[in-house]
Amino acid sequence: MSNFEAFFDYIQEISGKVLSEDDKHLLMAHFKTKKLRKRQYFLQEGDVCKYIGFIVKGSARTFTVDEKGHEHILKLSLENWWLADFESFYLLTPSRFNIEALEDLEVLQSTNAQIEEFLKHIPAFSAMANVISQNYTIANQKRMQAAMSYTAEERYEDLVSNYPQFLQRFPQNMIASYLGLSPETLSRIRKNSFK
Amino acid sequence: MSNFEAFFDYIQEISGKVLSEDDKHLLMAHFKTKKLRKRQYFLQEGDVCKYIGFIVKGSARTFTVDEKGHEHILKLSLENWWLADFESFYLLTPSRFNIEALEDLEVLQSTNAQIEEFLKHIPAFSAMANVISQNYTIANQKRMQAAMSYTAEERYEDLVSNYPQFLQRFPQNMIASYLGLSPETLSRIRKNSFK
DNA sequence: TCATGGTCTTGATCTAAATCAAGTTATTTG
DNA sequence: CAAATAACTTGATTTAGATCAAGACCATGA
Repeated sequence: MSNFEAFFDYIQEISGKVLSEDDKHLLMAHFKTKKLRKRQYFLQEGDVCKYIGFIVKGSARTFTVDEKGHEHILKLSLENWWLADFESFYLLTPSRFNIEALEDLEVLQSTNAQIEEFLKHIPAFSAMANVISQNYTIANQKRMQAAMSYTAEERYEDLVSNYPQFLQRFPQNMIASYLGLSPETLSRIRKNSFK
Repeated sequence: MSNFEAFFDYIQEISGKVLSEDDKHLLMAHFKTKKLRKRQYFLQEGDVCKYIGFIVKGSARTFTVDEKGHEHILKLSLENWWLADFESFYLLTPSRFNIEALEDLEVLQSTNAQIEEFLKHIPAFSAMANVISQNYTIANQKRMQAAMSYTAEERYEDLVSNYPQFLQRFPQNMIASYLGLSPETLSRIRKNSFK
């Protein structure tokens, strides 16, 4: 119950619309609470991402492993973020990504088919989806620009000012990987920036 | 007129829905043809991106200029692609990007306010918007992964297999910039790959 | 409680790709 | 058509950041 309160608030705030009691019951009937312990996987490479999850508590990382066995973190996620490999989720193709809990994780999850229903029947939900999709497009554009035009230092400064929570919640080596850096390089950047 | 035929076909194909005669008239009334000659700008850094354009003919690049005066191409666009800085277009903030015609360009353009109307009143248009937004999310995810995990060679091979048209339509130095490489490096990669 | 494995730092070395430079080939445009 | 400008190649040099290596500082659980 209390899980859903935060979820409902989130939908109403993002969408700027109100959820009716019927809407809420529909959501509660089809979003299931899923708990994962630290280091458990929400999604494994090769599996189809059947569920999309809304993070109620905890954090996660989305990453790939390249041929040399190196991990690359594409996304770090916290409370009130959505968790999924959207390519696999939309197209029902096997995922190239892994999603792993970095802290004990609690999500509200549902299936693609159910999401389609919510979009059709719950105006606040579909308005939220539009806003999120805009935000994602904008965030992706920014991240791509940063990856192409910025130096390692600049990318770190950017993260410090845009996602200060990350520094509190994620170990430094995860942040390095998210920025596309080796842990050693990030350590040196931080050392230099103390002056 | 004939411009609009291709546009209508595109909307119907992507959305999987049919446009009524009324829908078509609404679109024709509010999408204006805009022609740009090679090297003219569809959008200049600092301006708000008031229009979104659908490319009927020609090509364009979206790029930034960094402090050192270096250009970075974030997007290369061809026929049947949408042209805009979405951040600026959605939020009405000044753009950090330039959009320049690389060939003589013909677009059908409209404003944010008008697009909202189309989304509200034309089911095929709003279905199209959802599909495009999915495709963008997927494409961005892939591009980000490529930027983080792939070497220069791999990124080029990826482009050759996923966007072979680019090789026909864009000069090599533009492709280099799109891949985040210097023109010299791309030239050497191509030389090596002939064996 | 201590030992075991993960995390962070610091230094030395290496490497992929950028930069600098100069010449060659194409494309525009007056 | 010639002149000018842009695009491409090739070689020499530099550099940002990766990799390798080793020690210090932790958590956390048996």
